[in-house]
Amino acid sequence: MTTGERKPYKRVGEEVRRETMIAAALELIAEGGIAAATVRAIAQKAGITPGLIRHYFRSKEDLTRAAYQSLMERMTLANAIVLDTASDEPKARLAAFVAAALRPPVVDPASMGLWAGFILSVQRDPELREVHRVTYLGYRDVLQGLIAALPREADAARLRAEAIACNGVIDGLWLEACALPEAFVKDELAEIGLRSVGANLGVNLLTEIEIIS
Amino acid sequence: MTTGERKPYKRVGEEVRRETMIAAALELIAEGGIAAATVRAIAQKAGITPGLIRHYFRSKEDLTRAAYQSLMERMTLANAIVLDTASDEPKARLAAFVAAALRPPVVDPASMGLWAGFILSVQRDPELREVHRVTYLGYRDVLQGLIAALPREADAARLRAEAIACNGVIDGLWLEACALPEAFVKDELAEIGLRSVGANLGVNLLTEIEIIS
DNA sequence: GTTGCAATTGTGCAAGCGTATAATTGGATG
DNA sequence: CATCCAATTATACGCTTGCACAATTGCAAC
Repeated sequence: MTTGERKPYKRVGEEVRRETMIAAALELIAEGGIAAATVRAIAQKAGITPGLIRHYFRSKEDLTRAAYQSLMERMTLANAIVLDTASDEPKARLAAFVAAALRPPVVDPASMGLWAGFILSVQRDPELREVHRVTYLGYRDVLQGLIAALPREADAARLRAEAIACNGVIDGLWLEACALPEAFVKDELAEIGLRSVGANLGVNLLTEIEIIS
Repeated sequence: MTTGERKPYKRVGEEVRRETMIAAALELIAEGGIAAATVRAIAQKAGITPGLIRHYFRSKEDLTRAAYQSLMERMTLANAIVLDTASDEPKARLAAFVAAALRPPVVDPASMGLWAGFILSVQRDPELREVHRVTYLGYRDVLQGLIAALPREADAARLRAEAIACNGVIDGLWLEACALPEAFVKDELAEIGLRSVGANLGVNLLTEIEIIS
């Protein structure tokens, strides 16, 4: 009571501050949805005071959008890295891409929490919806490129259908692994995913699995 | 102002009242997540006053749980009906089951909204988690039964892996159809799903499609 | 019909929300 | 080392939330 002291602070670059807030918001959303990411909770987790958030973001919705965009960019980047570090052999590249999506850290209850937390806002907000569309179709295009590189013959229509199907397999298995991790043994889903994608395309990807793990 | 009249009302059976509230809650959750399903909003949509909700449910969490259970029961029932009205031929039954999951009314932004709205609570609340587990595994078991009925030879381990894979295909395509309906032409995803499930199992389900549509 | 009681409505409260805005202070600049 | 301004903290407001509890009323039983 005697000491009505103000909180001491240090000035930090704008970029760093914004990313600190975004990171805090994403953690909270992953845990409890957008509702849990209150301005006060974000500020506490980021080690700042609520007022500062308003200084960097016009509104909470503004912060939410920035967080979603940041998340999508990070995901796209992670996929690019997987492919950069993969070999040149088409089958091996596809196998690495599929397996990476079905193992930690991509498979993780927190990442599903983020997905679920955002998807409602994505449906309602046209701006977020566009980000979602571009990211989703971009991911599918990369997958389609990997499929097209396989030593087979396939026309465009078939490639599109195959990419959609394989993307569905990946998404579905990812979802189930995140939602009920204890229902599967380690690497079971990655193996099932490789077999299923292989069955869709008429190739055997399981021979590539040793390379990955 | 002069007339400070009370809202007139009629007494209704407990069962009906509870289901009215649950239906209202589900509609709101589908649109805007659990956060949008406030006690006041639920009461308004159900045509009652907020106080009555407390009379039938100890807390909002209690209502949320009841709503989730009701939703899962309805889904399970809908699947049973699809199979009841299908033919006896194993391939046709499987095809009907897959196609039903990839068309309206199962494919619908609102149903994905419900899913996303609940999944966070499901992860956090052990009671809801158990409901989820039982429902999910039950669905997969039905699917595995349909696969086992096909005229093929398959051991238990292979059946399990195939059921997981096919369930993944269905869930993943369902998700994509709900999230970006405009990215696909009508029935495209049902066709892709049938082809993909068929490829996983080594059978051709597309010959069954005329029966369904 | 009158009575009785559970079903229903109405009111109020403490807590938390997003946001606006005033008051401070860190640190670069000269 | 004094100046100055943006970065940061602090305070306050109006609104909504879940919940508790008191006041009414429909309706079945007698």
